[in-house]
Amino acid sequence: MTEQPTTEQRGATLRDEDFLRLDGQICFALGAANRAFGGLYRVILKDLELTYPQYLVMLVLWEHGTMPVKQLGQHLRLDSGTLSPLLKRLEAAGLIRRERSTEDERSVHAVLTEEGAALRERAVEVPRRIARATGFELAEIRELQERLGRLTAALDAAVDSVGRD
Amino acid sequence: MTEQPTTEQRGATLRDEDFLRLDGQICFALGAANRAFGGLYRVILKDLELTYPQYLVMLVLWEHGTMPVKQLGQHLRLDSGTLSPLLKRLEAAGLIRRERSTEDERSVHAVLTEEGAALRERAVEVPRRIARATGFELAEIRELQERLGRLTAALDAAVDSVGRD
DNA sequence: AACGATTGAGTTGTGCACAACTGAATTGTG
DNA sequence: CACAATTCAGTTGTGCACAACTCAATCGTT
Repeated sequence: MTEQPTTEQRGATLRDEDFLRLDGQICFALGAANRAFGGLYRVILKDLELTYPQYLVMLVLWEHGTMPVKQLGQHLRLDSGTLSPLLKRLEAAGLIRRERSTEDERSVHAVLTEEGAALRERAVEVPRRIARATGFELAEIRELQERLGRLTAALDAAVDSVGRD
Repeated sequence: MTEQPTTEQRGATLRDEDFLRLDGQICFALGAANRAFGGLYRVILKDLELTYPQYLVMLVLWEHGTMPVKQLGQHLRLDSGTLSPLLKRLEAAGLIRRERSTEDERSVHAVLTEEGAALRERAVEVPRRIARATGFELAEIRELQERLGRLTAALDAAVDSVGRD
């Protein structure tokens, strides 16, 4: 990996061919890591009968308690098109209830049931197993998070400013 | 939940509550970054009428040429259940042909059509736009790739050795 | 109070990801 | 050679992600 850091010195604008190869890799690497996580979660969450996205929803509810769908979506970066059916499945599984808000009837709150709250006990070991599986030190995980956060922000900003280029 | 979850520090072992918060984050961050990429690609690839996964397939074919589905899947970390319909759509779009191999009739080769090969010219600018959007230096991207690669490998290994824990 | 604009949840349709499966071709072993 | 095991592509079914839309509730402005 140790190479000339600044690329466009010398003969150095990468050729398009190189770019087309290179390019695949960061999004590739990201997608691959993401799916590898998915695979591991699938295995680990099998006992709890949760999918990975469902688990993420439960995490948010365990941490913050009752919450409208909208806000859940903000935490999770998901929209109602994804959340609505997912929450229905969680409801069907008896882990949450969906209650239309009385003070704003457009809004629906996701509320943990007894059973949903209880599931937390069994989920407690999940993160540790995952963390162990990564083989990463906490500091390294944090750093990775930080970079991914910056990356996400940059990409989002880029999406917004599509036109000019 | 009766306590204030003061963060790590001191007693090196994090408590379960903290873990349950933390945990969300690395996979979260990864998923969010991945979807942010998806969003940007969606915008940038609109002209080419390719989805992001379709674009990745085309990248591999542009780089390596004709290739059986199996091998494509190895490059992309995807199985036939995902690739078969995707390749059909690429075929319907006239970008590839699928040709059953003569020397091994189980195998199907994805072959670029004239049109598919030509699309490369128009795709050439894509990686540069993406790279620019990340706002990352090349070196940083490389480092991120390296870590994600290690992460993926560790997670895959963990999936294989599920039982003991 | 009236009413157009906005907001929130949900629906529909498309595409990806993957498990579990089918069926045909090939390979390995006796 | 025979035939069981394996390999490969494809299908089916489930669930996620998102665009584009609907519909009702709410808000802002006049």
